[in-house]
Amino acid sequence: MRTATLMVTNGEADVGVIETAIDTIKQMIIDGELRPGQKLPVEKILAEQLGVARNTLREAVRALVAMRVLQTRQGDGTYVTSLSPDLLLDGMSFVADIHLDAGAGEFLHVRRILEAEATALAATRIPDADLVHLGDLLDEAETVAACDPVDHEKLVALDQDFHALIASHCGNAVLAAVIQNMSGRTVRARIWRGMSDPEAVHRTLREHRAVHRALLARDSERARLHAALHVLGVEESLAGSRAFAGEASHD
Amino acid sequence: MRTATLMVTNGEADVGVIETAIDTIKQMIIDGELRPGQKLPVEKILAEQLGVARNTLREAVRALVAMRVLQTRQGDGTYVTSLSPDLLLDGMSFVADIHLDAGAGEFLHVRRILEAEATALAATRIPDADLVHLGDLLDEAETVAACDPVDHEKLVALDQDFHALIASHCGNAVLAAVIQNMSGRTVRARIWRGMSDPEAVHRTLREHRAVHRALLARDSERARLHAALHVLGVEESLAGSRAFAGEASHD
DNA sequence: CATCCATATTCATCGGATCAATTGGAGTTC
DNA sequence: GAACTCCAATTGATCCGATGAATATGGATG
Repeated sequence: MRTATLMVTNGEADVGVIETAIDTIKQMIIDGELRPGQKLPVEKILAEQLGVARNTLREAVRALVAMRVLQTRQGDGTYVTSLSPDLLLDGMSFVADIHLDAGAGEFLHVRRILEAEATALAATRIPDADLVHLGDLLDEAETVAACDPVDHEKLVALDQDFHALIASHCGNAVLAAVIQNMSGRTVRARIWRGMSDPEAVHRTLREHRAVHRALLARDSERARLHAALHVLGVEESLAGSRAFAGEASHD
Repeated sequence: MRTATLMVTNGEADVGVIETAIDTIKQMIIDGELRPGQKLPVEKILAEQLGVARNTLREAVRALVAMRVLQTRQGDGTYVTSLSPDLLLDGMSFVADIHLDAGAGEFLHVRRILEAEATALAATRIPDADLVHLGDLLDEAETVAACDPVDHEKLVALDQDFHALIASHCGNAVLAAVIQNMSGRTVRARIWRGMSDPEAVHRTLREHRAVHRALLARDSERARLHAALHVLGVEESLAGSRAFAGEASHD
């Protein structure tokens, strides 16, 4: 007899006023009733329209702000964001950060597939000017790596810029956004931190050079292979260091 | 002049008490201070620890609940979820739903790449029993498609089950989760709805059969090609119908 | 020992109050 | 008349307290 109360959760049944409010606003956006950049009614009015208290509406709005669907500006109002994929997908980096111990390998596998494709696409799309910029990034990275007290933070930033610049020219905003967030800052930083071995750093830089040469040659297949090989190297490096480290540390 | 006030958003500056509370809880999880399944302090206590009002904390918790990081149970408490990738990545389906007009093609491109890889991986991993189950799904789909009033809802569900079952056996939970959410329910439903042409439905079913045969043969490369071709067919079908439809409708 | 029930705990929701930031117009100055 | 200054209205941000609803817990009962 107790279980009778459970069946109210059938399908899309009432799972709370706030959840309903969130879904309503979502649906308004999907239906085109709310468009990117549009201003929402003031909290008081919108709360009345949805039949909830203002405080409750705020929690719904807050949830949508957290997932980058809405944006609030104090003293002005609440607006729908651009809803661009790179905005809405950037919550993924947190997911990647959480699983840096257990699932880092799985994330890297996905990233390898996507980055290979993106690099191949970019080979025929990236402008000459950005290819030059790409070369500058590599020059700077090699300079940093040559210094005695290696600035790992700087290397991480340059590495991120290198991959982001290529991905941004693959001609697919969704693909670029997913790649960008597939390895969060924490993951990327940890990977580089793990490369205390100077040889690993130099190998990474050589692989970057190889990708760059393939892009210069506008050779999609070469670019795809070098990009895949590069990420694969990181995967194997990570698996190797993991075997040594013994998994005990979780700083 | 006025724009000078924009620079206050430098780096990680204070962007609000709630944002700070969200990031604090996130960091506690990343640092391992909060583990999956663990119960959080009661709202009153946690609010005091973070130095915010209870109502403010609730908005932070609500945001984390929306992104499936936390789970609340009335009368019991607030818990950290399993944090499994399939949970945390399922907000992506909403992103896909929003961009079903403009960016559906880009999402499908990414899905094609990932699904090809996942199917290839599954070819050597999926158990025999699930291969049989896969065949049953196809039999049922063909039965449904043969009826005069074709039940499109049923076809959508069977299609989703087919792809989900394959993806779940690729040996990579992250890959499976991303695929699963790459095309939201709305997108998938719309694609099938667009296939009012019986020929398109039959072609889709034939492609599913081809993928199934490749899996039965445990042939990764065949499976990869058929899977990629299948999604590519959807892409081209979508591009074609879009050219005809004229983009005016947004029901 | 099993079952039922009262109570405490905890989250859900609500209404209001105060603070802070932005906006837009009234008023002033040159 | 144009530009600037300043103030008040608007609007979100944050906080407080109260009530309702769902769950767990422990005691009473058979």
